[in-house]
Order: sequence, then C-alpha cells, then structure tokens
Amino acid sequence: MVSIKDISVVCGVSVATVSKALNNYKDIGEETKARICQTAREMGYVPNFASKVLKTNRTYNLGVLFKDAAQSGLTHDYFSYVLDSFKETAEDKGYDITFINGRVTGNNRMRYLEHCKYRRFDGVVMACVDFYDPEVLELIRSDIPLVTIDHVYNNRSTVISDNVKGMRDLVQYIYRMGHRRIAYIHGTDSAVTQRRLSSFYKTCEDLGLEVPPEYVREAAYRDTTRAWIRTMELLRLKERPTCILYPDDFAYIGGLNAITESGLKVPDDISTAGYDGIALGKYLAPPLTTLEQDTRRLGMEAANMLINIIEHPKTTLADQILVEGRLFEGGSVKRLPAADGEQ
Amino acid sequence: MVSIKDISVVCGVSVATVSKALNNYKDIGEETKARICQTAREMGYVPNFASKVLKTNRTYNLGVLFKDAAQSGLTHDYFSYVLDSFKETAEDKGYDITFINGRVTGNNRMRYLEHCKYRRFDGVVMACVDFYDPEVLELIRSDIPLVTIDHVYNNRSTVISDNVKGMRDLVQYIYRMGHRRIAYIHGTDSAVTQRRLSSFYKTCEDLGLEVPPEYVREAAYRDTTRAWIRTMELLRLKERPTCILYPDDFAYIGGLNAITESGLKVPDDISTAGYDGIALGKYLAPPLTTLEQDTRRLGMEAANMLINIIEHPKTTLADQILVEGRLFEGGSVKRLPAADGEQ
DNA sequence: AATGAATGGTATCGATCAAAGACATTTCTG
DNA sequence: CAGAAATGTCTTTGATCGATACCATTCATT
Repeated sequence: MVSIKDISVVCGVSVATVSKALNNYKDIGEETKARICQTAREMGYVPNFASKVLKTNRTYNLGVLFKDAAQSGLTHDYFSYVLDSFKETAEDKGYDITFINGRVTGNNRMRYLEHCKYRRFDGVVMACVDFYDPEVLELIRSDIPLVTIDHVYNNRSTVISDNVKGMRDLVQYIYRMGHRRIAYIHGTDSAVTQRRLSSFYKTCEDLGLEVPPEYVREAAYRDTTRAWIRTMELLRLKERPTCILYPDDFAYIGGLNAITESGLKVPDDISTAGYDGIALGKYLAPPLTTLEQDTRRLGMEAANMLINIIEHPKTTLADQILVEGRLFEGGSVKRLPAADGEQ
Repeated sequence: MVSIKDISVVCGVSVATVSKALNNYKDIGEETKARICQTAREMGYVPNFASKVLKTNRTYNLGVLFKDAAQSGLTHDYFSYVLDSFKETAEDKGYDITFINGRVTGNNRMRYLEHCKYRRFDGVVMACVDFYDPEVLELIRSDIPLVTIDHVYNNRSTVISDNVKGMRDLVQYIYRMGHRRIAYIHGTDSAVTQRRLSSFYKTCEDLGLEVPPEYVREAAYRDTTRAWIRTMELLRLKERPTCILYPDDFAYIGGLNAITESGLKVPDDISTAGYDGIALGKYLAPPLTTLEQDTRRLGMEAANMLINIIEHPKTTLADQILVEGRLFEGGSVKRLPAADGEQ
C-alpha cells in the first residue's frame, strides 16, 4: 500500500507537504499541489483510514442499531425501507453505514455503547429497538450524536412518523365510508402503539362513536398468527364490527386468512385496513387500504438530522421532525349506506 | 477516553505489559494480568480500534456490495434475507458489516475497490451487482478476500443457489401435476437467468415436452408491470399454456393481476409458479407454488466461507458451494387429468 | 553460569498539526 | 537610496494519536 511517505519521496518533498496538498490546504503552492496530486493518483494512493481516524477522531461512519421484537432483522418491511433511504442520504454526504451489535471479541461481548466507542462512530441512528433495554438506555445517555426514529427521548433528536394524524385520517376515512362499528387490533405496547391507540379513541370519540372494549385487541406487529386469532375472536362476536384495523399490513395477511377461512370476503362481508403501506398490499385483491408511511422521508430526515448534529454540534438542539403519512385508498373498505345521513 | 497508557499509570506497569495483559499473552503473570484487566474494566476502557488497525492491519469489518438493477436496495426481498443471515453469522464471529459504495469525499468519488482499501475491509461479499461493471471487475481482480453470491468468477469463491436443480424440480413437479404446456417468463440476462433457462429447456426436453418459442418470454426480475404485459401476451395465444412460470414471486404479482383482470382464476383456469419463496407468497390465495431458496444457508455459507479465506489464506482455494432450494407446494398449480397415462 | 518467567523500552504503523524555517518580496528608516 | 526590518508564501521539522511487537532487561531459580 502506498502512503504519503512514498509520495513524498517520489516528489522530493516532506510528508507534511503531501498531506497538505491532498487535503487542499491553502498554504501550499499551486504547482506543487498539482504535482503531488498527480503523483498520488498515478501511484494509486488511497489514504489510510485508520491513521486518519487516530489523529482526527472522525470516522465518517455511522452506526445503525435496529432489533425488532420479531427478530426480522433487515427483512423488516418498514424498517428496511427507512434504512435504505437513510443509507442513500448518508452516503451522498460521505458517510458509511455499519451495524451496531453486541460485538463479540474472544469470549467477551461488547455492549452497544462499547461497540460504538470502539468503532468510533461519528453518530448513531436507532429504530425499532426495545427502548427500555438497559444497553439502549446507556447509549441514549452517552454523549454520542444520536437520532432516534419513532421514539422520543429527552434531549435527543427524533424523526417520527405522525401516527396521531395517520390514525385519525384512517378512522375518519372509514367513518366517511359509512362505518360505525370499527374494531382495532393494535400492536403491543410501545410509544408508537400508544400514539395510534389514543388517536384511535380520540377520533372515535370526536366522531361520536362508542368503542366497545371487545373491539380493541392486541396482536404483536408482523405477527400473522396472532392477527388470525384476534380476527377470529372479532368475527365470533354477536355484534360484529364492520371494519377491522390491523397493527400493520403484514399482520393483516393473517387476518385476511381468518376472514377467508370463515367464508367471508373483503370488502363485501367485512372491511379492513392496515398500516404502513408495504409494497405487497397494493397487489392484494382487493388492494389493502392503509396508511402509507413516508419511509423515504423518514430515512432522509434522520440522516440529515444526524449529520447536522455531528457537523454543527453547537448550534443543534434536540429537535423533533414529524413526518406525515398518506392514506392509500385500496379497495378493502366498502362504502356502506350511511347510518346517519352523512354523505 | 481511557487508553492503555492511563491503565499503565494506575497499575504502575508499562504500556507493553498492559497490552499483553489485555490480549491474553502467555508471558505475563497471572496476578498482574488479573489486576490489569480488573482496572481496565473499572476505568471503562475500550480499545482504540484505529490504532489497532494501524498496527495489525485487521479491521474485523466486512464490506457488502449490493446493487440490483431495480435499485431496490435493502428492500430486495431475496437479498435482504441473505444479507440478514450473512450479518448474523459474521457478527457471531466478531466481524462487523459495512456497505460498500461509491464513497464521496469532497468532490471525488471513490471506486468500489478504493473504498474497500480505504476502509481496509478484511473481506468483501457481493451479490446482485452488475457483474460486468468495470468497477466490480476491478474489485474481483484485486487481492482482497472475496466471496460472490450467485455468480461464478475464476479463482473466486462463490456461494450459489442451485438454480439448475431448482428449475428442474419445479418443472418436473408441474409435469407430474399433468401439465404439458408450460410457459416461462424469465428474468433478464444474467448467470442466474441462463442457468434457470437452460435447465428449463433441458428438463422439458428430458420429459419429451416441446417448448414453442412464444412460450418463453422475458421480463426483468421484480418488474410487475413487465410481468403483467408478458402474461397478457401469453393469455392471448391461440394455444394458451396451462401453466406459467415467473421470474420471481414478486414479479408474479403483476402476472396474477393480469390473470384476474382477464377474468381468469388461479389455479382453476391457469396454473402459476414463482421462484424465491418470499414471505408474501404463502399468504396469497391460493398460496404460490414456488422454489424456495434457502436464504439462511446462502448467507451463512457465504459468511463462513469469507471468514475462512480471511483467517486461513494459505489453505483456502477458490471454492464453490451449491445451496439447494426446496419446492414449496402452494396451491397455484392445479392437478390436471394426466395427458398420457402418468400418475 | 545458564535458564526461564515476567516485565520494560521503544520503534513503528500513517497520517495531521502546530510551530519553525527558508526564501523572496515589500516596506520602513535614517 | 542603501540597508534593515517586516511581511508573506511555501515548505519542513518533529510531536502526536493509541496500540503492538520485537528485543532487552531484571530477577529468581536451577
């Protein structure tokens, strides 16, 4: 591997001069600079990242922490979109992406924070993690620049999908379609779930809908089996809902199977809606009505926010960006004759 | 940040001794070692990765190159599974994962190889890339330990999904189900496509099936629109096929829509089969018959292979691991009355 | 005196950075 | 106007980041 030392010898200058030439310092002769850069190129010089980091303490590497309950890893169809967009944006600005994990060295395991310190990430983004995990909290409390996605901590910047508005839009739409008996199979407890659930209740209340307790049930995100069970329970109720909301589009598939197996059809016999807007939903028959999260913008905003914190630590206060979703009108919500004269 | 220097001061020993203690050298007193390790822990010592790399030239970081034609990035539903498994395996062995890209620094863009050299990856895995891209070839020809997935190069190790056997299994199954007019919408030209396509022809020939040229058409992988068009073309043929094979499960969705829009039903009016075995396929109605690729094993083998090359460079020759898939019998292939007396 | 175990000294990896030096040019001063 | 001082431009020197590795040293034991 060729180093600046090698270049300095060839060009007959000192290493410092080479370093300056390659880093575009102003106090260097135009001609010398050109000659050095030219030589560097010819010799196939690639800077040594390790020694650079050692001196500058900047890695241009960002850590990504992600670990959902279902262990879906990179195959998570909401997060993988967000991450992809995050990656694109970060790479455009010269940052690389490395995954944070409980790094193994010998027989020791590093905690997340240790791993971040070890790799000297300039910053960290986290999503979908167990936000009460002590290791996660330790990372949050550290002084590493950090952005969370879909979870708010004190003094930490966040990009968050607007679940309150999203759920409201969804419920209002369903209401406008004439539904008055709306059930909600919600995800397990988390900040996201809480926000969606309270928005669900609030919106129903505003619309003058009563929500029988048995209409609200829990099933883990992306858990098709559980969604199947909950759907069956709802279908067996004496007063069956006319529309069921699911934790997410993927879990919905389980619900859809339950409905089909019960000899019912969407949307003729029962209406449904999901949440997320994953690719597959559009191709179901009928296409699933859902609240499409703006994954591109979520990832992009998170990356910009994080890089901003890294590059302007002084001027950046803990901030919060709310990213709105968009209602996707599939065909899974049937228009009912309005129960009380609404259009 | 605490360094071994700090520890050496506290313990009253030299930095060399601390280094030895922390790295489990044998020529060090048990007691001293214990004391040093204890102190290091108490002081919250985390080794400085950069200086370590500078001396040892080992980063324990692997580069991942992935860029498919459709730019699906991390959301690719075959690759994201492979990568996830690769990541798990690598992390278990103490390696981290970073994405390779045309890294941007200032106004220069690094080529893939430069990026790898810069980050000093111990090894590289590549999948789904344009294998004829000059930058990719440059990387292939370099001396960096490297494993490719689903593409064979001279002198480079590969993990490859057994597309020949996969396609054969699929076609034979369809034949056993009584089908004699089988169409194949294949992906665009690539090693994978070639293998599947020639296996398709070969198997048909072995089974004594003639394949009219108009039964074989092309549509890019994951391209639902193109699959829709090709399906429509096939459905309009005078002698319509009884079964259509698709490039992959995702593209199939486009085909399914074409079929539905034509007023036909799967499998009653026409049978279908995909390739890949993505999660969604099982939840379609009927579940899609497909050749499920063993993504877990592909990722795992690739990681093991790569780490093996890195850690035993001498003893490891360029190798090739074939990973078999598994036929998933969904319900999309209808049993037909056997045309010629087979069971 | 020879052996072996434990520990220490120090050059080194490849870059950056502050400070100093070389040299030419401009400005000042008597 | 000559010579000294100051200024500015470009380049070099050498310390430094934190760990490793080789070789040297110390001291107890055989």
